[in-house]
Amino acid sequence: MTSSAAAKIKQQAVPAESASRPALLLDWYDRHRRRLPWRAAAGERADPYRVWLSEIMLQQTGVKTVGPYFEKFLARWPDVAALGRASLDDVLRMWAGLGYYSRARNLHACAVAVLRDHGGIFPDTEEGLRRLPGIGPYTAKAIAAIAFDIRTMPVDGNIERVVSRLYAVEEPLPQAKPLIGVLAEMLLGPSRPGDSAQALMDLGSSICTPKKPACALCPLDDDCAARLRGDQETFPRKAPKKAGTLRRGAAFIVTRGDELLVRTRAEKGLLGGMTEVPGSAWLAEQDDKMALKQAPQVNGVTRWHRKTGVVTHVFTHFPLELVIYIADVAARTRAPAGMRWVPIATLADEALPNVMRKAIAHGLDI
DNA sequence: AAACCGTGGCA
DNA sequence: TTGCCAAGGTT
Repeated sequence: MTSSAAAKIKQQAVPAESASRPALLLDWYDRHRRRLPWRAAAGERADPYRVWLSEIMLQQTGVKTVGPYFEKFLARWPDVAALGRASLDDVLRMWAGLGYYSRARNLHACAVAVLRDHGGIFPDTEEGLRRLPGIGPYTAKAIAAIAFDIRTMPVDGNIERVVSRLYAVEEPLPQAKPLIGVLAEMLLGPSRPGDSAQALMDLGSSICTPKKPACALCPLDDDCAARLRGDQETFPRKAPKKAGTLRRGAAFIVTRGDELLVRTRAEKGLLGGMTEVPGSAWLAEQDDKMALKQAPQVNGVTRWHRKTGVVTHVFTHFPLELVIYIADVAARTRAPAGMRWVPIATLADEALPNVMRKAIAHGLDI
């Protein structure tokens, strides 16, 4: 641990009964653990492939949202070798709608690496896992603890909240991460590190919730510094984040009979590698006239019909307003360079991010 | 190291 | 309705 973290621990109120916390936590987990598709039955070792797949999908994404995607992936690619042999395009199509698309690229790259460099077997150490694409400090610890029973404590958003309340951590996030990491490790007992981590996650998800925590049901209720002070809901402390600026743009819905004109976005950056309809840049300080000037040159299109209304979408760091223009062209019209026609009937199978699904739905009145 | 990177649920 | 939040990683 760092010396600064050690110094901060001395400032924390650590209740005398803290030695029993790991046992209280595991007892509670044995009675109240959630049943999740990627989670092994009590007492059984989890499948590293399922643990890894679920951890990647769960990065900044809720359990409820992940469920169907996890089942779809598992049915199509039952092990890491199968996923490593899949095409990136197939993986992106299956991932469409889940967001943070660099995760899908890294997922595929990781499966390829495990297949090629590790014979299809996941490394069984935190350090080995950490070297794989898409696996950062948190995920390496989570897989190590849950799949390989290694004594380490991953700290996700749930655990940050639980621990910051348990010890009434006054330092705001993200500065408090090292301190919270050290305090979280103190909740590991002599055995079952993976269950200890999952116990804290379940506790944070079902009892120690962001608002109106159900402290009366918490196994650590009379051992929680924030609860003793009565201000548990004010933890964790957080630095306020600045709001993103509204950006505007135009999307162009070009049909050729029952087909739609699309293209593929650049590999990196926002919605990297995903399919989109042609559109203007997305900029603050851009009006409809400027956006319309960026319409693609399509043979036979002399004027655009503007759909009434706007499509709105909120990304992590900015909101977006899209104006929609439509045009229809004759059969056999060539797609402009870098673009292609796809049947509207098969759009569901395309790697279309949700913002594009919204734009297309608005343009096509569907 | 701060910014970038999606989306849906929920109060 | 608006803002917060979710099993973070990469650059």
